[in-house]
Amino acid sequence: MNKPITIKEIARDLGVSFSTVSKSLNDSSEISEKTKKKVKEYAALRGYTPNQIALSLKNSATYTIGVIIPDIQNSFFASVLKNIEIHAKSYGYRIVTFFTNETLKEEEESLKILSKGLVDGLIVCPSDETFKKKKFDHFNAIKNMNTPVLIFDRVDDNLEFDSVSVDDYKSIISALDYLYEKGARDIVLASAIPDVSVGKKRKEAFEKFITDNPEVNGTILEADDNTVLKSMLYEALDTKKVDAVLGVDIESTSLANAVVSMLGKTYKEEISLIGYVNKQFNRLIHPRVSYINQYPEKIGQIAVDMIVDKIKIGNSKLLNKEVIETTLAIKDTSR
Amino acid sequence: MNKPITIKEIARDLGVSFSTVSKSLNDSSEISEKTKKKVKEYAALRGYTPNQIALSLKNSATYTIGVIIPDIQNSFFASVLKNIEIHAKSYGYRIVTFFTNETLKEEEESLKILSKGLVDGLIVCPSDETFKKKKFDHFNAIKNMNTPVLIFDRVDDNLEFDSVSVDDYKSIISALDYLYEKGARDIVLASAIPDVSVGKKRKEAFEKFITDNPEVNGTILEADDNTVLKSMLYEALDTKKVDAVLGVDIESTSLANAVVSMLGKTYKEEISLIGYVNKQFNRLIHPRVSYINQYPEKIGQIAVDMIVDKIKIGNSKLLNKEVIETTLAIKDTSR
DNA sequence: TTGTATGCGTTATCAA
DNA sequence: TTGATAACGCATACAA
Repeated sequence: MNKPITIKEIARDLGVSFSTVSKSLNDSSEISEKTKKKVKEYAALRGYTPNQIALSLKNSATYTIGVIIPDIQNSFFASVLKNIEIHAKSYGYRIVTFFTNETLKEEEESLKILSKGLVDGLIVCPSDETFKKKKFDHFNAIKNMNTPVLIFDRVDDNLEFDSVSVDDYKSIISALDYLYEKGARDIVLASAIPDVSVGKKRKEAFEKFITDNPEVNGTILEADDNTVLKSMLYEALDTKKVDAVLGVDIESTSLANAVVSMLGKTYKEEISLIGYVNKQFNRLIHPRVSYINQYPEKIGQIAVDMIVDKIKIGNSKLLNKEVIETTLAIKDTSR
Repeated sequence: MNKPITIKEIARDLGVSFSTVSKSLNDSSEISEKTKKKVKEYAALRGYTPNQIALSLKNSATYTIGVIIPDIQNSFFASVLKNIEIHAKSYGYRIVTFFTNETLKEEEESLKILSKGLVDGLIVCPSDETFKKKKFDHFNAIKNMNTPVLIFDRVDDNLEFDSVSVDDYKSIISALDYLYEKGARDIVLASAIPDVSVGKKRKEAFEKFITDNPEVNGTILEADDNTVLKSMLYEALDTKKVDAVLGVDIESTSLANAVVSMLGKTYKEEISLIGYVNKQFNRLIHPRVSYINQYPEKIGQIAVDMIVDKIKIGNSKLLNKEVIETTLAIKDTSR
């Protein structure tokens, strides 16, 4: 249980100055090959490894990106996080992750802690409660610090930061166009995120489509409580004529899927289902759900690219808002 | 984009020494109330917050726990991670997470990076490949450092560290006892983790049960490739008489569930399914899968308790190996 | 070629 | 009551 060896100790043991050791280990041309060799060999022998904390202080850089996500159990966020980590690694960055569990309080705390010089940049997806309570002060507070911030997925006009998100409007219209073409006229929109920005945008797109196509009978079912949403879905699918369900998030989509299964309905014949889920989700169930691919890999990659850019170049005045094009992946659950 | 303000700058602005500022902010009794008030007010005004990196260097403590897990997309690990994070927070610790994607290489790199003074302790679940290649040198290397390490879930005799895991043997026997009692005699064990310690232990328990109960016809299907395992399951369930499937991990269980659904078989009537899945997994599907609850919350909590203990008390010679008792949760998929 | 001094932001010890 | 100085571990400009 020996404490990690430091440059000073190596210097002492070798009878040289600690700057000689430092230079040797960094392969400085100032030092003779002979000394370098001696130092390096001893350092290797003792398992020397530079203390990252000291380096961070010295360089005022932590090589760490902070990530704040609402819920790791949500497979969309899990997938984005995974890809953020992979991509950050390739840039030589680590990630420190905070989960807010969709609460404002934990989000505020996370932002506060991470703005104390622990990270070089921040990738954040705001919590449900943040939108519900329309509290964005903690974000504005961090805008005055020099830590670059990037928002992903749940972008909002109140959050004046760079961002990566998907084409909510277009994706809904594409899905509805598809369902319409296949004959669906009674369509349900299900949402477990009525307050969140993306939930609102997707709902607006749905409403627009209904207005533009009066022959379509649209129903919106939304509740952030799963039990409530599930019974709403159950009642609707049990008592009304429903040709298709469009789920704006993983929760609502999986609930719809379960309800269809509970009611013994068959996909393709009786009903269609399209949702904002992902491959990972789809691997678990049968039949596969048709889905709007949000390309979480791309979101993660672009998020890291953008934040690393900001870390290196520094903040610019202009906001950079990336929008990822989704695609519709048709599976067994949609005719 | 002002850089965060430091004690020195406050001292300069206020015309006092920086040690006075430090003491004031720490409410030292040495400083007059008047000065303290002045300093605190100005610090608050300028949004001063102590630099955590400097504190870490000063205190040789990072208040950070490193977590290394094989795959965040696996909902068991996601659940454990979530609970590690929640519990660590309550102790005032952050977590920095590395994902190995079940590879030895990324595990080695993660251990190497995290042993450079970045964390006060390490919670690790080794990768599949580590077991496959029986390479544990990188773990032994870190044993010589002063960073405490704790292994969770995939414990192994080659890994001489404290650990938290579940009662693999007992849980399998309980599940088999249950199935046996309900009349199952043709039982399939499915595993997507044949090389991993827990996979092996669960398989051994299964084999023991078969030996002890010769009237039971046991079949073991294992492959770490999902496609392969899926077709093995398909063939077995399609051509042979199978009363029950026991999945030793989430992958194999979800594959079995999908195959049953593909073959149009009905649970309770024709076949039973029990697996090492969790609530989170079960919420997504219908009908619910009977499962062996490994209590990921407990695993996360105990892991943090143990590592925080070791960080504070220091390493002891005796190994502490916690074993969590699982329970069997019977759902619609098992008669 | 090697050694000394400085600073990154803190806290703590000691001096004034 | 306040201030100066050292130390945490490192890299680097400067001195020898």
